[in-house]
Amino acid sequence: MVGKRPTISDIAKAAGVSTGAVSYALNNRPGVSEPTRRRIMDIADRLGWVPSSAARSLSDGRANAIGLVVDRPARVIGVEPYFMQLISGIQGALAGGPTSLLLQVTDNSAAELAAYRRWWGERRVDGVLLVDLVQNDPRVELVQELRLPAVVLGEPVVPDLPCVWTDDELAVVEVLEYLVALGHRRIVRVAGPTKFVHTQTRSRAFTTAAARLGLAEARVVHADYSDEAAARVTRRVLTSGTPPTALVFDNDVMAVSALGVAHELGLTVPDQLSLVAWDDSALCRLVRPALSAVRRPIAERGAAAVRLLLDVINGAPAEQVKTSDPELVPRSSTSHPPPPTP
Amino acid sequence: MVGKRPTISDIAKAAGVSTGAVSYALNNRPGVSEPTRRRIMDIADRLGWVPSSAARSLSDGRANAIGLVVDRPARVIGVEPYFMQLISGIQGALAGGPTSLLLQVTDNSAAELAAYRRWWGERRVDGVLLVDLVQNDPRVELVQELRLPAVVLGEPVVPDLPCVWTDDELAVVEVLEYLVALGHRRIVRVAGPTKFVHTQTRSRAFTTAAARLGLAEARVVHADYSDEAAARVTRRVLTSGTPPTALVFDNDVMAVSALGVAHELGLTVPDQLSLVAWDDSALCRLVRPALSAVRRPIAERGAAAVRLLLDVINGAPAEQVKTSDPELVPRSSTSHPPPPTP
DNA sequence: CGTAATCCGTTAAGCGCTTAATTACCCTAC
DNA sequence: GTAGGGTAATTAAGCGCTTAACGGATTACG
Repeated sequence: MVGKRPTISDIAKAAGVSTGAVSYALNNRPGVSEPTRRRIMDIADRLGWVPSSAARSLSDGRANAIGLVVDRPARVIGVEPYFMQLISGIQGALAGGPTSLLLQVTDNSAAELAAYRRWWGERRVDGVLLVDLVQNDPRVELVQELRLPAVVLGEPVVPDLPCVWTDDELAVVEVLEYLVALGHRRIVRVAGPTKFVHTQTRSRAFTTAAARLGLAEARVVHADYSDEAAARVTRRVLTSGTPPTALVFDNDVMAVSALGVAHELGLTVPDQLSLVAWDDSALCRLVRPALSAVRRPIAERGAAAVRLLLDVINGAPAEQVKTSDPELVPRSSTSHPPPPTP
Repeated sequence: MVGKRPTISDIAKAAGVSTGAVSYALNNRPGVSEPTRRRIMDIADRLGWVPSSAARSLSDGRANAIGLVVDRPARVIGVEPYFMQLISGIQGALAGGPTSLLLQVTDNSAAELAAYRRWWGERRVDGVLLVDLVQNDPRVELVQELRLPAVVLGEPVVPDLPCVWTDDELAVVEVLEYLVALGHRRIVRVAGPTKFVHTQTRSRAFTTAAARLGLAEARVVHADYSDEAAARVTRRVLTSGTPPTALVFDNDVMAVSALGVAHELGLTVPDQLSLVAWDDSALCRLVRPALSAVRRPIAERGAAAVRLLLDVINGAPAEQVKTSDPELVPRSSTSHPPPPTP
């Protein structure tokens, strides 16, 4: 068994049949009798046979692999638990099946496009997952041009593209109502980069809900998910004329960073300032005070996306799947706003 | 260009030569004249030709892919920036080349072995990366039995297996000497699971250095990298008879968790308790007080491992590569121990 | 009893590429 | 004038698997 990989013709020889018969038997298709099939199967696993993916791909045109490329600078990617959780979910749905995951991490969108194009050209993947969609995303055009099956992890913005999304608007509203119930009126949302569709969705929901709740002073400012940018922005917001009493962040790192800034400015959390993080994580749980956060079903998203992608690859129509809803996990970083200073 | 992928025979037809000639030309081997080669090349990229990885694999036996399987429970994997940084480094070394990364995340070691075996059987990878080696690791035996090129990310424990390692012992000594210089005598190391080789290496270095420095009360306790276990262990250690004045952790999550426990026990950091984290991360930078930490060149490790693996695949001998040394980054979680209570 | 249908299996082509073997041609040398 | 030696191309086999097309034997049926 050392170093030598058996092929179907080894099996054929051992079983005294043709390779065609072996192929039919191993793929459970008609054309071989039950006893023969069983005999072939036995020999196959006695020999430890595993189909060569290259040979199979070449003849049936399927790669039995899906691709994911993540385009975030190395600096920020290690920090966010998001991707690892996503990958966990993806693997969960892939486990047991014949499909593998091809991963690429890049730091610019041209490289990302090139990666998809190359995988397609090399016939290395049967389909791809698309994350972090931006307005008029060139990847959408690319996959459509290439007829490369793709599933978007995000809101349904492109009509005929399958996607798996989470109802963020709901969570935005929940968070706002929660803060308002606590008595907050001046609330600022510290968002990620404007270019992302999900940023826009949340900001829109935020603005709409704020208007409905009569929060004239609610507003949105932008950072880039990094702790540095978040610190800068937070510092500016908190030292402005009438500073907000609550801040809602688009990820965990920025919220934790703001915790540091608050400390530095002598503001105690939550007594003088309330903080809400977006993706919940160990980070949120571990810092003091622990951060109230919106928990999204990230792994579930990944798993659902994989299942959908596999279906689409098999010719299923482009569905738009919604995951379970995010939920607000209140911890110690949110409380009543301080009484107005006289 | 839509949906149809050109093959070398399309190129051959367009150039009026045989497919053999095209193959020679595109692979830069002798057998075609310069003008012809140029003409073929031109046509190839006008057509947007990309070699089919399946066909190439089938005929030359190379998969142009390497595999990495990470065996950590989903619960903990999202938390540690380690893997994402590692993957960033890996990608960096892979970028531009023809090789892709196949990733698998599992939560038990049987599945990990199965994954390697399957990849080998399917001829999907040319080699693999091995992380988190344990004593008598079955993966070592497996890759040797299969003659599957492999590079270990960790200390050279198996003589003839190539590896990329970082001198952790050095860092352990540096940390201990630093703490002793600050005046600490009672120091406890909160380590990861005993089974990992790197845990053992560091613990051994810790014990040896402690003895050399005459620290009779230095000792090692174990947790499992999770914040819960770390909190439990830390609580126990800090409430024991003569509690330590300094704690050294095997990752960032555990150190942050301990920060919470210290807070809960009314111990201020660093005045009454000093804390050192092992892998540096945003987490360490962002919490208050910011954690002193040992920074290791993780991405560099990944990149070096890839380069070594690619060499080994090409028949190079099994080297043992050392990365640059880790360094202690002192922050606000370490200081002099409190004066002895009378 | 002849013929059709059914079942089980073989044959061979083809997927896209690499490469050893072969051929065709042009030079140079004796 | 022809043997010898390059060079530039073609041919064809082969990588391991799938699958349409085919064939021989057995069974069913009128």
